[in-house]
Amino acid sequence: MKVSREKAAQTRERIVEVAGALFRAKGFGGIGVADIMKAADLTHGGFYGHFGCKDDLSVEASRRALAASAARWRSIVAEAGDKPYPALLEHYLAARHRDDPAHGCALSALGTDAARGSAALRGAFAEGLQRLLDILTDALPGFSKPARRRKAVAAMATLVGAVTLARAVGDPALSEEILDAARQELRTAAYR
Amino acid sequence: MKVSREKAAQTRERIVEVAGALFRAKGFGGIGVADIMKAADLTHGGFYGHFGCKDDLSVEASRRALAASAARWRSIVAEAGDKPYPALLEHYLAARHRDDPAHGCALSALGTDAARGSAALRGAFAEGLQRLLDILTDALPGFSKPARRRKAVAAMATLVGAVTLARAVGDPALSEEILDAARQELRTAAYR
DNA sequence: ATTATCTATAGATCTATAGATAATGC
DNA sequence: ATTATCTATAGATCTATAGATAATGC
Repeated sequence: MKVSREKAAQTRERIVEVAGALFRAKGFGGIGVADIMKAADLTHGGFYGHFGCKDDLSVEASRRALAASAARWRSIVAEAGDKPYPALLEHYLAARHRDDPAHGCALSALGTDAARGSAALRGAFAEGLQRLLDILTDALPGFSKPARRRKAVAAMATLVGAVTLARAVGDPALSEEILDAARQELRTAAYR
Repeated sequence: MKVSREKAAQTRERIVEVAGALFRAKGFGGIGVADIMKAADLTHGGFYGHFGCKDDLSVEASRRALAASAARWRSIVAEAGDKPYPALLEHYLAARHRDDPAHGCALSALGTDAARGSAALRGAFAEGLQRLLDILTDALPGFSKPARRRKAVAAMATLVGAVTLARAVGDPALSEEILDAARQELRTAAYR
C-alpha cells in the first residue's frame, strides 16, 4: 500500500499534527505511538518509517505547536490595533483556552512534562518560548526595551502559571478567580 | 515478616513521603508502584495492603507535599519580620528550588500532570493551593483584603509559571532570566 | 527497483491480585 | 487468630523491529 512521495510527506505532517494535540491533551507519556498512529488513520508499525523514536516526535510536535501559537499571537497583534497587549491577555486567559489544552499553548499544557524531558525537547521549548517573548515584548506599551522584555518574561510566567493552575484545580470558582486575577493584575501592571 | 501496628503506620508514612519526592521528580506516570516501594525498602506486593490503588497514593502524596509547603511558608513568614512577602519570593524563585523539584512545591513540579488527573487529585491541588494563597494574602503589604487576595492569586500564578518555565527550558541563561524577571516584577508590584 | 505502509511479534514494564509466610497481640 | 509483608504471576500496555505487501517512479 505504498503512496506517492508527496502523500508520504503529508502523512508525516498529519502524524505531527495529531500528536501535537494528543500530547497536549494527555501528556507525552499519556499517549502511545500506536494510539497516535490510529488517530492519524495509520498502523503502529508505519511510525518508524517517519521517525526514529517517540522522543523525536515529541520534539517535532512541540516545536510545531509552539510555532503555531506564535503565528496565532502575531495575527492577534495584527488585528488588535493600538492595544495588542490586552488582546493577547484576553486570548490566553480565556476559559476557551483553559478548557481546550489540545489546541492551546504547549507551555501551559506540557510545562512540567517538558522539564523532565530530553535536552532536545527542552531546547524546543526554549526556542518556542523565545518567539512568544519577542511578540509579547513588542506588544507591551511604553517603557524601555529592557524593561519591556523583563515585563514580558514575568507576564509570560503569569500567563502559563494561571492557565496551569486553572486547569489543575477541580473547583470551578477558584479556576475562574485565577484567570480573572491574572488578567486584572497584568493589565494594571502594564497600563498604570 | 509481620511488624507491629505502629511500625505499619510508619511504613505507610514512609511510602507517602518517598512517593511525594519521586512523583515530583518524575511525574505521576514516570514512576511505578514497584519502584516507589523499592525506594521505601519494601516489596511491590505490600503496597496494596496500604492503598487501594496508585491514584489513592497520588492524592495522599500530593496532599502531604502541599501541606509541607504551607508549613515551610509559615515558618519563613514567622522568621522574616516585617517583610514576609519578599522572603517568600526569594524562597520560591531560588535556583535551589528550581533545581530540586523532588523537595519543592508540588504545584510547579506536577501542575500540568495534575490537570489531567482524577477529580480527587485536582481536589487535593485546589485545597493545597488555597492554603498557600491564605499565607500569601496575609504576607502581602498594604491594600484592602480583596485586593491582597487578588494580588496573591496573580503572584502565585507568576511563581508557579516562572519555576515551571525555568525548568522546562534547557538554556541556563534564559532560565535565570525568568526567575530574575519574576522576582523583580512581583516585588515592584507589591512595594510601589 | 525502490519505498511507504502494514502485519505480527519480541521484549520490557506496569498495575493489581492471589496465596504464602511469619511476627504481633488478644 | 490476625495481619503486615513477601513471592509469584496474570493480564494489559508500550516501544521498537523484522519481514511482507503493493504502489510509485526510474
